[in-house]
Order: sequence, then C-alpha cells, then structure tokens
Amino acid sequence: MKAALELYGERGFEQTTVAQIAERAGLTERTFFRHFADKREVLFAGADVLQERMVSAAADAPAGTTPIEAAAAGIEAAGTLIQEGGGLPRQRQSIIAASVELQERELIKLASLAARLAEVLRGRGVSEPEASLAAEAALAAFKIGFDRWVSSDGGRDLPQVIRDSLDALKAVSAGQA
Amino acid sequence: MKAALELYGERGFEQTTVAQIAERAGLTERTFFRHFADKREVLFAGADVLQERMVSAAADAPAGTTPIEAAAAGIEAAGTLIQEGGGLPRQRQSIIAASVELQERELIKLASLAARLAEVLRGRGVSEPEASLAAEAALAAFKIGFDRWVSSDGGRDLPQVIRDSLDALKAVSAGQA
DNA sequence: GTCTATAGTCCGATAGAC
DNA sequence: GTCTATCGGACTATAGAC
Repeated sequence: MKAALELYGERGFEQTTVAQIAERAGLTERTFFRHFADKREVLFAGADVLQERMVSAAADAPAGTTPIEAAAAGIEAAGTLIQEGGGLPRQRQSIIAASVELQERELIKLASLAARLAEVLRGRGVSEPEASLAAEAALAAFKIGFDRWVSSDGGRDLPQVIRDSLDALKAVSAGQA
Repeated sequence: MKAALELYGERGFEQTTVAQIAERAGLTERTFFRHFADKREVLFAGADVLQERMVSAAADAPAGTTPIEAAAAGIEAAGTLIQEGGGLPRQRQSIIAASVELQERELIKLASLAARLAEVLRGRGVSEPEASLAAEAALAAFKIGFDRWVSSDGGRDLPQVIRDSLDALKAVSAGQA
C-alpha cells in the first residue's frame, strides 16, 4: 500500500500497473487483489473508519439538536480525524485530483457517507426527504471545506473550515448574496 | 445505442459485453468505441444537452436574483428537459441503480453539472465559496427530487418536485426539524 | 499460482458523401 | 480532395475463475 501510493505519486495512477506495485512491495499481483478489490481501493483504505467516526458523532448529538446541526457534528468529527492524518490526506488528494477514475471513486464514497448520515438522521426521527437533504447539504459543505483546506498552504483548522463552509451554505440557502 | 440499452436492461450492465452490443447493432466492437469512450458512456449520451439547458437557464435569470434562486432556475430547467424524455429517463435510472460502476459515472456527471453551475454563478458576480456551495446545494435538491420523481409511479411534475426539494433544503438548512 | 475473458488502445485500410 | 464512418488485427492490463 505504501508502494502503491509512492508509484501513483511518481508516475500517476493510470501509468502505474498493478505488476509494478506488486514488484515494489515484494508481492505477486494476485496478492494485491486479495487485499484490495481493485487498483483504486488502495486510496480509500481508511474510509470505513472515517464513516464510523462521522456516524457516531452525528448519532451522539444531544436530543433536540436540529437535523442540520446533528449532521454538522458528524462532518466536523470527520474533519478532526482527517486532520490527524498530517500531510497524508493532502498527498492523497493530489493523486486523486490527477485522475478522473479516482474522482469517480471518491464521489461514490462521499455518496455512501451521505447515505449513512441520512440513515442516522432518520434514526433520530427526521423524516424524508429532510433527512437526505440535510445529509447531502452537510456533505457538500464538507467537500468544499476540505477542498479549501487542501489548497490552503497553512495551518488552518479543518473542522473550523468545514464549520465555516456550513455556515456559508446556510446563509446562501437563505437567499443571501 | 438502442441495442446497448436493451441489453443492459435484459441481462444487466456488467453481464453485457461490448461484443454482444455490437452484434445486435450490426457493427463491430471497434465501431462501438468510436462512438462511446467506454461501455458506460452510452447511458450518458445526452448529458451535454442537459448541461447546456441548465447553464442557460441559470445565466438568464434576471439580474438581482439571489445565487440560490439562479441555481434553482437551472435545475428546474433541467427537470423540464428530463420530463420531456417520457419513460426513457425512468428506464435509464433503473439500469443505473443496478450497477455501482454506473452510479460512479452518474455522480461525476452531476459533479460536472455542479462545477458548471458554480462557474455561471461566479460570472454573475457571486464569490467563492458561496458560488460552489449554492451550486452543490441546488444539485443536491435536484438529485433527491429526481429520485423521488423516479420512484413515484405517477404523473407528478418533475420541475415542481425539484422545486419542493429545494424549498425543503432551505428549511432544513435554516434549522427547521 | 495459472489461465482466461473482457475492456480499451493503436496502427492502419477501406469506402461512401459532399 | 476532404471528411466521416466502418472495419481488421494485434496488443496490454485489469480482474475474476479455477
């Protein structure tokens, strides 16, 4: 997996073959596909942990919290976890940004997060379509906040950037220019 | 292309080979790939027309329209166009729903719509991140409205369903349960 | 660990439309 | 003559089957 990330960074995702990854890691191709369903999954190995963290945070929000704020708790917790990854998330994102195939995979992972978040909200008594809409809105804020955090050089706090994004989304939804 | 849609519906997308499509259409595999970049693109042949319609509608919104309402004009126009497709969009969606690969492609097309919409909003003087957030919020309402329209049997009006979704998103963003 | 089906690319050749 | 659509065969890599 370290070998895969290195090669994706060096030559690009499409230009890297599984054979090359296996060689560098001292394995066979067959073994690679045992660990990862396909070439792309290497980049999304930690997705389930992130999902769990987000779900827990949203589910643990105090009773009476509005749907959008419960969702906000989820995406801020996700931001905290990502920030703990240090420079790796940024490196990972630059690889993804260079490949349409990887962006497709990224988007379906985000969609899966939104679906789980909507599920949590429904568990909190929110009905449809409000649960799905709150979840999608929160994920939009998460995505854009994360993008801004990645492209900013510096030591901005990711959960805070995500929070600001969500607040901006609220404002723009309310019709503020 | 008609041949491809038939086969995807009959045996499923993954179980259909390009050779089978080509055979039914009376062509060769090579020719299929001249028309479509890959197996999935067949399902998204009209995407550029939809994008243009959406972009025009958003760009033509009266000056002074708020960002979210300009975006709303775009997604409602897209809904009108889809509705003119009759039963085809529903058939298309049932094929997509059965394949993760196709869902990935669908999501990146929607992301492309959001990106174009954000561009239009910036052209209208909206700054970032507000432009991207309004675009993403609108697309979320579009997606969920479309899903609800597809799963409803009846003759509901798609642009109206999308409009209702956006209004619900506004309400939920404002913190209403 | 081997074998195989399939997707998708590259090279070029051919032929009708205008 | 140029543009566009078709076809043929060889080739690589992914991914699944055995």
